[in-house]
Amino acid sequence: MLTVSEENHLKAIFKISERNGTPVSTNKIAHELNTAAASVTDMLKRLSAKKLIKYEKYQGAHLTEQGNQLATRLVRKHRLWETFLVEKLEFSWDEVHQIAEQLEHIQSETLTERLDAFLDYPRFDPHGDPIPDRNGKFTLRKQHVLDSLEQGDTGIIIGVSNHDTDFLKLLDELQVKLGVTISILSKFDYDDSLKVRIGESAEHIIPKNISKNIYVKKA
Amino acid sequence: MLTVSEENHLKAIFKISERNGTPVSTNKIAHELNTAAASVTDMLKRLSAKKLIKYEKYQGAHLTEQGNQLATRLVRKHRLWETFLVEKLEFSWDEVHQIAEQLEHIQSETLTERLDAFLDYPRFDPHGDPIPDRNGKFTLRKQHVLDSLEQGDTGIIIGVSNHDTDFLKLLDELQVKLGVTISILSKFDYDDSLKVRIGESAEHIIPKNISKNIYVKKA
DNA sequence: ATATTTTTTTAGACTTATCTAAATTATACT
DNA sequence: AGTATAATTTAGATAAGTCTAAAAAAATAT
Repeated sequence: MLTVSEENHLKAIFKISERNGTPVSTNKIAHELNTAAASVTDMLKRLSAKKLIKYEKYQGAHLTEQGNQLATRLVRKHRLWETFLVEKLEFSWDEVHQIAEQLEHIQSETLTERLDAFLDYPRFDPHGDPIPDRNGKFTLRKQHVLDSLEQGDTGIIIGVSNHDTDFLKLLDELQVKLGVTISILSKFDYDDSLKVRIGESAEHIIPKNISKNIYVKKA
Repeated sequence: MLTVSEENHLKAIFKISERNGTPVSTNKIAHELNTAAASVTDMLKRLSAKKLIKYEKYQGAHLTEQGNQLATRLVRKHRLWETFLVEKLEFSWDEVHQIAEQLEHIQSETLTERLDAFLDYPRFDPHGDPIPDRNGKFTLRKQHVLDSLEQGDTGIIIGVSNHDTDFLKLLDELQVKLGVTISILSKFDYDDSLKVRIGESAEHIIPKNISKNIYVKKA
């Protein structure tokens, strides 16, 4: 049985290695968790002793099979709870992260499975992230980062890669929601900002620092 | 903001003082929480420093107004989560206590209120215990302990005062559920055990150690 | 290829939450 | 009332999780 802190470190390693397959550095984990690098080093030793990660001094860490499984379960719980909060308790997508951070540590296999059933086995959470099934399988789909679309392209918004409250509130302002259609009216070479139409009505300029955090399915 | 352990101690004090209004002893808390008395002493000092309890060495402790409020909120959360687990996730009443023990520590006012609304503001949990409302008010009702009924009496089962899995499983066996009618066919002077009819069909002998944990509303 | 900078680890300290054993205080019983 | 017993507290220890400052290793830049 893991402590909350151990679980958080596992999840951080999982998250960081999603992007780049190389070993995860102490500093990156510390940054992800807002802790001192020294604390991370301690924890890496502990997780290594429990065989949840492979860790060599100064060489970073990566998850073992077992560690990966545990981290995946945490992600599953986190995303199921987020879905619950939005779908059943009417939270908005910018409010749920912090609460799900707590709920994901509740220990009960049965609870997770019942929750999954109650939600009707959702495959994506309110931010468009895939929810691993009970066997740890993620549903894959072809997605493009909005900033890679060109003038004339049209897509459907299917996810975001930044879950910060402030970022999501801004998206609300722009009418950006999952499932909405977005068309690129023009793209400005100056800074790669986009002029887009979202849904039926709204037209906006979206700077790259926003568009790079939005996933679309090309229409 | 309290730690989980602080919250558990508050809740224990609350629970013990429900029955008997006198100050709560170190030993009773230790027994309730399965810890050493020395650990409780430490915690009492801490809670006292935070003004959540009144504590005098060797004289036991009782909740302050503020402590009572926090403890009541914990009870509220615990019972709401139990209700959620039974009503929405189809857990049985003997499975929910341990999970609710974890869920009650989730910190989010909004979550509690949304959950309450989602459940349609239940006033009693799956064990028949009253759920305090957002202001800490409990719904009172006249209840009798089953062992106090006499031959010929009839009542409706409205609660239990023991939440142990094994106890509740035994009640299931006896067809004891909330809302069911129970009639006292006879009462044996030897040990105060009762011969009862439960619901339509079942007839059983119920020993006092069981009947003393069942609440009924007299019909 | 050496020096500078950055990253990581070690060392040592602190807090919380526990424990056991010993000392102290309160209670209960002749 | 005085003593035996029970309850409580104190003292001292341990483990987890965190920190800062210093030391060591690795990466980078001239």
